[in-house]
Amino acid sequence: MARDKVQKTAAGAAEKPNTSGESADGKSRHSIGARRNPEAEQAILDAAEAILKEKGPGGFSIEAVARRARAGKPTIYRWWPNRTSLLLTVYQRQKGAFDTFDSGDVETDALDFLDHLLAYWREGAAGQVFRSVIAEAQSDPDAAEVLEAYSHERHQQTAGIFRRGMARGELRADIDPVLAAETLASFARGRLLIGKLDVSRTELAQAARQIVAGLKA
Amino acid sequence: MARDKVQKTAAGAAEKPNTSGESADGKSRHSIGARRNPEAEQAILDAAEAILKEKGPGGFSIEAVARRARAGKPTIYRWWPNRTSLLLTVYQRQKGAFDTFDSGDVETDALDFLDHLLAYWREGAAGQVFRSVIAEAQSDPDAAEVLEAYSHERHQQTAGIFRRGMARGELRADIDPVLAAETLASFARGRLLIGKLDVSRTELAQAARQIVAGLKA
DNA sequence: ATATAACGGAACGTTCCGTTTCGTTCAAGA
DNA sequence: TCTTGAACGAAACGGAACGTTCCGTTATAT
Repeated sequence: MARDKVQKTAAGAAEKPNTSGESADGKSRHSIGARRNPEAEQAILDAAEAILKEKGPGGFSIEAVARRARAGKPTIYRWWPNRTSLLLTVYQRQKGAFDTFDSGDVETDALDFLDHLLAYWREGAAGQVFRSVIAEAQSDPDAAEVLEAYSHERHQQTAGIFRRGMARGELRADIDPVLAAETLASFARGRLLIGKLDVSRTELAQAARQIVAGLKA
Repeated sequence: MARDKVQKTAAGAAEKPNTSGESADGKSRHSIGARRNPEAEQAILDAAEAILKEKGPGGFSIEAVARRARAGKPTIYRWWPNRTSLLLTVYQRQKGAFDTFDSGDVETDALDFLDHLLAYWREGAAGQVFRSVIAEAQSDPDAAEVLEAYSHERHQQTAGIFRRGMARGELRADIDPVLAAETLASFARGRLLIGKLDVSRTELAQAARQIVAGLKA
């Protein structure tokens, strides 16, 4: 039970060689006083995002994030209660604002929606992060709740494409615009989860046409 | 490096009290000679399936399966190279044969497909197992490959609904039946992954109608 | 009788989690 | 000015679960 109190005086240890080789600058962050250090937060989020992009959800551990960010694990636990909440923070930070598509033609809007969404997932870490959240939501109730809320909100927004079509008289009045939006988004998500994001424009156009055609007046 | 060779003679340890309390019978399986023991395999698969159903993919570890099955971990590793392959075995074992829907009306078939699929996922462990496989596929390349192959095969089968409709002249000739099947299945999978399997028959009918309507001649 | 192989038990070393302790660095308040 | 207090990184902790390996036991097959 005897704890080891030998604390390496640490004064002379300022120039520890950077053995991990994952961070660019060899400098070590310090406290900036009795307040949160934005640099630390930034470094942690950057590291988390990079790890998610490179290793996927499997390699995403607090340990790994702390190593890469050159941060102490306590610093992470001070601001995020657990792994999932850190994951969700990265996710919130990643998901960019989405345009509302309004070309005046529903089928064009649907195609643009699919095209932009797949492209958005293809480039950068966004796709990988979203995959991670979905995977996490299959076992973690917190992530599941966030995913459901987000999906609901997104489908409502996407439904605007069809609501506008209905208002124009282009679509039938007895359709459910949210259901149509969900159909469209589910198709895209299916491709994301199966790793087939490279869809030709023509195939995407065919998908959009088939999904939209049944809604027309 | 000195390995600990103290092997507790183990002869008198035949009646170890059952502390885990997860298995019904307190008896311990033994080798049945120089061949595989079907009871062990069965117990392992049963335990794996039960854990998946109850705890989800998060609680699914070799350790937990071995405990519940009253099997040694080496026994599991003897027959399955890793966690994922055991997961996939359970998955293959779970997925029952699916009917081919052929009522003579595409919209009815599509509705039946959705209805049966969601019901199938709702009851039993099948839904949870499939969720697990999808989640696993987001980080494990082996699982990803299996998932993609399975999806492709299933969509081909489901496409039969639309191919028959085209043959009957009920659907247009320029549609892609596999794409339509994927749209249908993706909708269902979306609901599975988001935990909203309880869909009313009327909402399901609306979804089937909207998806199918655009394909009609 | 002997060889072979599957079985469960037990322990290995490793990784990660979440926590605690320690010395340092500042900002805010007395 | 000086003290207090909070956030920082580093290091180590106990605990859990991992995959792996050795072991003695069991029973079939030769």
